Amino acid sequence: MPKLGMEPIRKAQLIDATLESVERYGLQNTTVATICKIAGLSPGIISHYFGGKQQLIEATVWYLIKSLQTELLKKLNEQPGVGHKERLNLLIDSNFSQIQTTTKASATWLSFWAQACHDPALARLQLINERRLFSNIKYSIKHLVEEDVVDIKSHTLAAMIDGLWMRGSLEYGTVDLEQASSICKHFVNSL
Amino acid sequence: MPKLGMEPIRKAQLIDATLESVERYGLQNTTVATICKIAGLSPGIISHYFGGKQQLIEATVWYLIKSLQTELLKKLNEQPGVGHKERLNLLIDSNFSQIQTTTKASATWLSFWAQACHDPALARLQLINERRLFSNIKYSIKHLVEEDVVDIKSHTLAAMIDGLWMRGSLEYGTVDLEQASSICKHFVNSL
Amino acid sequence: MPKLGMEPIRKAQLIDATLESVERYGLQNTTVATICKIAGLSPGIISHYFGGKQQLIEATVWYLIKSLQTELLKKLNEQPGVGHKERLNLLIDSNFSQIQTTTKASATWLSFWAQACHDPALARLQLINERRLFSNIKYSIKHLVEEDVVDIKSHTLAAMIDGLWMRGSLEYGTVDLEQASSICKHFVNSL
Amino acid sequence: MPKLGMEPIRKAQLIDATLESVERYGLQNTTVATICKIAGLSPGIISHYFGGKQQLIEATVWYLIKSLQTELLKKLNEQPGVGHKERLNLLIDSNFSQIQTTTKASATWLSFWAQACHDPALARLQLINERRLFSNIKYSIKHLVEEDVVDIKSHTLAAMIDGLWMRGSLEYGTVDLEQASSICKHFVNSL
DNA sequence: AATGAATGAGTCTTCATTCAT
DNA sequence: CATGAATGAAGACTCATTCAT
Repeated sequence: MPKLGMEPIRKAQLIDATLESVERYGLQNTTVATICKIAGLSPGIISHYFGGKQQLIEATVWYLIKSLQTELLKKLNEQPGVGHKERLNLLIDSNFSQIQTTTKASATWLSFWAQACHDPALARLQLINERRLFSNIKYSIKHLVEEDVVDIKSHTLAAMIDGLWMRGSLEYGTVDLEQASSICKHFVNSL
Repeated sequence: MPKLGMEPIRKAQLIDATLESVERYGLQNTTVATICKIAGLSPGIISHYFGGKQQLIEATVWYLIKSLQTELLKKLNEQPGVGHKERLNLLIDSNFSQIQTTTKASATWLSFWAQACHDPALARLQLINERRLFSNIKYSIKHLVEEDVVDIKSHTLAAMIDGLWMRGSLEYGTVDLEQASSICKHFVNSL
Repeated sequence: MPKLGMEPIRKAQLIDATLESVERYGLQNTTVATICKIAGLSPGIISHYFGGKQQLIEATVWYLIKSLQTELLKKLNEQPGVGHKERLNLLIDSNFSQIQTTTKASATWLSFWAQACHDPALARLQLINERRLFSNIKYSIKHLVEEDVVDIKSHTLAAMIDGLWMRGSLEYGTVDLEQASSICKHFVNSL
Repeated sequence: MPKLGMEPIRKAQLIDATLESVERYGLQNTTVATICKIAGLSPGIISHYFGGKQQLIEATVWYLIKSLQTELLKKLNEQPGVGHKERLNLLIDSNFSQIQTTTKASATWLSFWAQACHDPALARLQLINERRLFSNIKYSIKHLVEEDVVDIKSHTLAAMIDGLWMRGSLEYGTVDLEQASSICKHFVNSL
């Protein structure tokens, strides 16, 4: 009998390699060949485990979204009973620390986002994530501001996070990650 | 006998067709063929006038940036002697009205931005634009807030504009253009 | 501890699965994967028992030819001492009933035949079968017609059988199986 | 301006090369590469002129069917006012001489036919041809035999032609082309 | 000036086969 | 005996670019 249970291992390997490739070359220049070379596997394996390149891309985005979510939950669980202002700060850290762990994650994310505008499957995933961020923010903002500006303040913070992340994707940009984080926290503080 | 002065006409035609194609199909799916079909010209013409597809893309981004700039200047000139708060509102309108004139302009812009992360020539153009937006904002913010928070408030507004634009690129997203504009103006007002 | 005597069982399983697959998808679209899925076995098994896909195909054709032969002999043995005209009718029935038992057997046969034109091993098998049919026909025709037209009448009948079978392979064709059989019998009767 | 009007020339070239390739290697082993190598053109050209390999195959079959038709009409026109028995002989000659002009045309034809069983577009073409042959035969047979056996005799002749052609596709088969022709004519004579 | 015919490198995908277990 | 993980060569197709006209 051959080695059993390789599927989850290979899938994880391929998703990692995809992230690596998109980071290095961009989604546009990421090919089955670049992914497989990084993974140290043969080109056929992608069709074998994911059915095709496109599905691998989608699985990778889904993995990214789940990671973001997981990281946030972990941070929140570490500090139970935290206040709402502090909770927002954790949320902000969670969003920007992701960038630090994975270099150029913002560029990767942006690649996927741009593609999503013309790819329903990806768009669906991005929307799920966008809504999750918004409701997470709103949940805490409710306790910090007047009811009539809850939505507007929530949108403001969500937009700031996305905007700063996007701006961070350009090397030599005017904002770095720590700045991004502190700009957002400044806003939270001013509420 | 060659027609004289065709160059600017053809170049404009091709840039328009490029914008149209990126809007319709995304940058990824925009090919020399799609551009030329829209322009009603033959594929050879791109190399002839721009040297290649890549340079046409860059010229298109440059055109977009100049348009944005031009539109802002026009708006400002129409209302000379405007106050700084009002000047920021004009700047916001200018940014979001661009979206209205060209449907899916945000998706187009996002396509170019994502590409820029892996393309130095485009990155340079994006940086120019990013810095111009920032200094434009800062110029007015200076007169509205304490000196020690000028930078942070400027970054906040710049990030909001970009973030809302990006979020607008996803169809069925949680924000529409008018909302985006009013969210930014709300922020300006709160300064 | 290996199970003994699996070889004939597995070989039969795989030949059956091959016939099934060629029927369903055509020889062109029959892959090791389709065969093994139908057989409920793993892809490695084909190389193990037959040495490769090609040899399995050949074994399958050989099985088909033997079946045809077997069926004819069975029919003849059931009615010993039958006259030559009746014997030809049995031969005709034998050929066309094969089609009835296995739907699309004609398409399967045709697939193999077409392949045979460019595959010596298959061609050899087809020739054996072609000659067997011809001599079977001739054996009886001898007793029914003048000596100088034995060959020509034999060829005529053989060609008719093949031609009708081939035409039957196209769905919505102009002849069905019962017609085919009666057309041949009409010819035998006219001798 | 480039050379204009290349389309019909290239299309004919590619159809010829396809016939050549199917003759040499069989339909199964005919690839874009084999066709283009024979045609002396590059692989991209097939998509350019036919949209894809499959459509080239279909165009080739259609060309074959039209050729068969054209050849028959030419033969008939050369001998206007010919009797019905003689007309059938011309039809037989037309069918079998095709084999002579194009070597191994029978194998080519058989390849296409086998494929047709699993390809609706090809099946449609084959049916058109099958019906045309049948009605051509019937048109003359009507004048040679009793009304109640017109159909059966027509089917017989049509099946004979196809069957002999198919048998001719196997090298070293038991029938050659002249024999095939004379076997059919013998049948016509016996009516 | 402009065409569009043609190229051919590059992409994704398929699939018969191998081999450690 | 049998598995199924993995391979990698070969397939069809795409597309930016070139060039004769």
